[in-house]
Amino acid sequence: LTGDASETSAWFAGFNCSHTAASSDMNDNHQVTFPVRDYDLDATLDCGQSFRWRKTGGVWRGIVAGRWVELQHTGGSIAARTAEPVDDWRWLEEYLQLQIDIAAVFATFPNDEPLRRAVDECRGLRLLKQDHWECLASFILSSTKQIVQIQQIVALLCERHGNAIPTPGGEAHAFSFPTPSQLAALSESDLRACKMGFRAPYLLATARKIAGGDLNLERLRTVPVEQAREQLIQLPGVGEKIANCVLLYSYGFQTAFPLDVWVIRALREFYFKRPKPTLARMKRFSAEYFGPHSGYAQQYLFHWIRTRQRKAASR
DNA sequence: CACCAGGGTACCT
DNA sequence: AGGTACCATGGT
Repeated sequence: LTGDASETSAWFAGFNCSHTAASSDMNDNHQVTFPVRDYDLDATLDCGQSFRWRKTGGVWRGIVAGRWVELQHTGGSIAARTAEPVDDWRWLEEYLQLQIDIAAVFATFPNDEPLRRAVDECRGLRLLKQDHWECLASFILSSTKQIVQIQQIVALLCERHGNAIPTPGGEAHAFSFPTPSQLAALSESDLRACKMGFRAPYLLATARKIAGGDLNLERLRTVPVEQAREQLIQLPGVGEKIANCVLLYSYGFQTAFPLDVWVIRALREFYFKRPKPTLARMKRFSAEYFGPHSGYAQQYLFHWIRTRQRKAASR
């Protein structure tokens, strides 16, 4: 289970200051501090876009670009610590999307009440820029699974079939996300043993296609979003929803708008109300209404409606 | 204990 | 084009 999100935030109030260079101790290149504004690390790491972060004692631990990373958000900065020395921190800045001007994103949103409330609930939530393969594979495992269960399946998959990663002394073992080749070499029953059920043949077939070079995930960065989506949907177990997740969370295509049960619920409740709209109608609406960063709007709506549900359940 | 979960696919009308 | 059963597992 993920930790509480009790760090209330007054720090975001105010300016629109661009990201400044990180400060790091010259004598210790295992850690760095990034000054941030309008950044909500809890919401960002616990909003269902990634599945490998765990919060313990106010500190987030995860794996980024094959490295063990610990993150702590205090005051106006995010402190990062790694197991091994790092000279260039751009991989982490890119992953966390520290350079994004979130106020400029909000400025493109339609000015309606539901979206305003969703943004107020978790202002500072960022879309990450994740590894393409990990993102794709994780969302193949996501279908009709609760986020908690996706986290468990992914953790099991990494422990059993990933590589051990260096951690600081005293920390629990960490594992990389298995590569397409690593998964391609397994059997369906190996994967079913990781509790992924009917998703196992999908993941296996897609891993084999990627490992075999049928589709180059790197190359998708360079093609238009519609074309990238079309290519992703060719993969077994990947439909429009999962393709949109990958386009949004790993490629940074911010018009990708994943329509899952929660977002469908939110759209029905706030933007349609009366006659039950068809899925096609909601697709068209979301594509034209929310603007050039509609994927961001989607993530705020998703996080807000789920947070509301969690609060209601705990009462 | 029912109900449901960040869906996709094959098959139906 | 638009609807439906089925898929496997376990959280709430």
